[in-house]
Amino acid sequence: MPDILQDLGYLALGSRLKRLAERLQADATQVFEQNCFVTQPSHFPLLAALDRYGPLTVGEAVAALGVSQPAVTRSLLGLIDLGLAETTVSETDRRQKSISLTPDGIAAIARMKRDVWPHVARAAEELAAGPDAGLLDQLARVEAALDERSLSERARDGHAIVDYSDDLADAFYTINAEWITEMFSLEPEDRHVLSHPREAIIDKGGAILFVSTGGLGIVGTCALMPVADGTFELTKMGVLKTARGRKAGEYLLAATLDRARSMDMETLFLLTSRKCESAIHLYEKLGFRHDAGILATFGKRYERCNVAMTYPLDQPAQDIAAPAGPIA
Amino acid sequence: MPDILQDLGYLALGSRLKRLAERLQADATQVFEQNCFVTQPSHFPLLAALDRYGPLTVGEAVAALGVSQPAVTRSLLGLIDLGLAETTVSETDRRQKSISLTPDGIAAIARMKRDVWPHVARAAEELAAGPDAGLLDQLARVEAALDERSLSERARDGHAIVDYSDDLADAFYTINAEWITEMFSLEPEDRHVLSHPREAIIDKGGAILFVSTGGLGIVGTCALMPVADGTFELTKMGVLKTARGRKAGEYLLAATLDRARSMDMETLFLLTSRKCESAIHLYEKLGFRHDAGILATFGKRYERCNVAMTYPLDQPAQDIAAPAGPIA
DNA sequence: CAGATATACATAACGTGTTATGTATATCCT
DNA sequence: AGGATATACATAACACGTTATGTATATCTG
Repeated sequence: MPDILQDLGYLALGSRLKRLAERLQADATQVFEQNCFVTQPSHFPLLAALDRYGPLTVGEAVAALGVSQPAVTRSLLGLIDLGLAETTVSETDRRQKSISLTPDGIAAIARMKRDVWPHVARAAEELAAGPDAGLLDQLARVEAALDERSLSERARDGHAIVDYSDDLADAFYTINAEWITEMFSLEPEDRHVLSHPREAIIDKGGAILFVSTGGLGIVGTCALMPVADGTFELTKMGVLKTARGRKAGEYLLAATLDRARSMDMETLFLLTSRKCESAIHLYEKLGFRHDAGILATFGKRYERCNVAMTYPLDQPAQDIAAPAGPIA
Repeated sequence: MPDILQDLGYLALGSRLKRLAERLQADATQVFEQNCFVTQPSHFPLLAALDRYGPLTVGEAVAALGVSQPAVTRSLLGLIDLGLAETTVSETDRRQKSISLTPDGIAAIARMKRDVWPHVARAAEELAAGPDAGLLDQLARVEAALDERSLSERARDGHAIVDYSDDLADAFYTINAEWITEMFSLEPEDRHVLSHPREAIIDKGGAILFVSTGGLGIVGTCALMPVADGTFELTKMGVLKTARGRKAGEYLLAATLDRARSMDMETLFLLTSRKCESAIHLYEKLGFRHDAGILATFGKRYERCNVAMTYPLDQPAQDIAAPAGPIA
């Protein structure tokens, strides 16, 4: 049985971190027990903070530990129960409590520092210190990034790529019908492909990508349709009018080209019309080149078509914000 | 207020991972809530596993999720409560239950995959994908290492370095008195340094390291004592007889040399006696060179001394198992 | 084939995080 | 000065992981 958290990749990052943390903490607890220490794992950060920073108020401990105030209060009660810490009401502010170590607490820490901590630290470093950067550096980076902008904020704005599934067939039709009917009209070829995306594209080895924009949902789509051996047409690319101006199209096209490069194709072309100025500009920006030969060979596929372009698959991608891998 | 978990480094790896995991999960939950999903974060792995792997028995789900069986049972009850999953008793084995998604569950997953997952995955990747290796690769490495040998096993065997603190003064005396009295006898210089390690070494800018061996505790020590401007003597190195044969001395000496290299000194020498064959062999192995000039200059410090060596501080360390950083 | 053992899942109890809220004390403002 | 507001910590309730144990069903064995 495979591991779902590993399979889900970054999507399950939180759950995966938690699972690993539980495992490490359980193991560390065992080490402490082997050395006859009665503390529970949750006591340990507060104890260490008191040792390192001296007496702290509850509020200061909250800041030092980076957990909620009730969590600190509970740790504190545990330590008091064990006789390792004590509190005194502050003289200047009778709401505050100053937490300090008892002689027993000081002795216990000294023993831990001598007999247990070094071995745990060494074992953890052995586990986690990588050849390039250690896990600790990575964690610090993630924490700093999270301080800057939370995961939910990051999820809210920006674009993400979604792969084709049958419940997106309607969106595929709607998004394309919008711009085609506005600028041209639906040709028989259009109707067939838009109405049967799985048969016309997916089942033949092609791909359909969608772009979802934070808060708006699916706003654009783009297909890679096989038309001959090793030859694909980039087609049916559209972004809803309501979502224009957010660079969704650029993000989508970059992701589609990424996909194309991974798909073992020899030729990738597209057909469009001189009327679609902004689209042509985007194609050029991401690396497409005008190609008269393609126009002669494949141009008859659509009446509206009078421009053809090819993409140089062997060249590296343009430097566009690289989209994250889509969810399968 | 500084962050204790960051300060403790690898020692607090578990707690730090847990804190980060809580933060990410809380944030992810918020994203789900914004998109009107009622699921709690713990439901998500089971839901994803059912979507990806099809109907599962409880046991299979335990394997796929990598958590305990009661945790799966609770997730399952939650999903059933929400009407997203259902169970059927297996035909062939009436102890087993097969968990499958209800139509509601299938629809909910489809919506999540379309509207939420891609954005969460993208945001998490943005947070955690590093320039060199992503956090995910690191986690996979740590998980694999943990599968091989648990943290507690790793902590149990092997050596760790402990820095000087006053409650180790006794150990400093005992460990050195053991070998000195056995092979020679305590000279006045010995008695002074061993009895006043802080005054004679630490306060003058020197360092004393101890090596703790899994299960045995502190078994060895080694000092870096300033004797002139920029000149240090590596001295008072000993390992208890009871701990010989475990390479504790080699580990300790390597760590001491690591420390020396970080201490901004120009000359590091040691004095010993031809009687100490195995020690001399170790010194040579880790890079010390015999030095007659030093013997002439500093040799009179001890009666027993008839060998002097210097360490080439500008050369890279010998390839000895690098010790983890000691706990301050 | 009946009783012992093993297996699959449920339940109980508990540790440790969270958010929401209560209570006593400080501080601010008219 | 006195009432409103803010602050420091305590408490309650709950989420979600754990281990230990209970219960029904399979399977093994003499």
